[in-house]
Amino acid sequence: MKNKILKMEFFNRPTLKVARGLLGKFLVHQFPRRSALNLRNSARREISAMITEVEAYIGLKDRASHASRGKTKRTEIMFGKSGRWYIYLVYGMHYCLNIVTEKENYPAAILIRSVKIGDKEIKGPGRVSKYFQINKKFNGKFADEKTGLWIEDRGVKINPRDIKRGKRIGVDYAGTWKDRLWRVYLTK
DNA sequence: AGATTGATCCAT
DNA sequence: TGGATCAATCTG
Repeated sequence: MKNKILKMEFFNRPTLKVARGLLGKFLVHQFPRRSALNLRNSARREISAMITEVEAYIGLKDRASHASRGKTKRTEIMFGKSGRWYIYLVYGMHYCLNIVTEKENYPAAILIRSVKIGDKEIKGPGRVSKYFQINKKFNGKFADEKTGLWIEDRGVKINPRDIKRGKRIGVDYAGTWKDRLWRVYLTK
């Protein structure tokens, strides 16, 4: 089957459904050609890996979500169109890569926490961003070929029995919202 | 367990 | 405008 880039319709749905759907899909970062001269011998460089763990952040009331403080310069992307990247620096060190979901004006996004390349798993959102060379320049851009960073279906079928869910990581400040089972991950 | 690190947000 | 906070990771 031909690799299929996920379009806005995929993300413009209930966030938990999208989150489960992202497991087994592939994150792809394709670098631009350096120059026309290099075209022949330089295959376009590409980093890709299968998504194995994500977390959902859903709505204004979710106190674990940045959007719970309302629309600000930083969070306005979460209120915008789905299928765009939401990227922020956390703890002054690590970039976190999120994809915006749901309809406009309903703030929601999914954090990509882990990916797998062959047998090697990259665990943790900071490590994922480092491996994929993510920085804030992608913030607010659509996840498509033009941006050079997207998610695609490579035909991997995921058995629902291989999906587990758990509490989100690092959100103990979020009151009762910390206990929502909005982290989903593959067990094999 | 403790250090690191800087953007963000809100109360002075 | 200052200071607490933070969707994490590394080292010991």
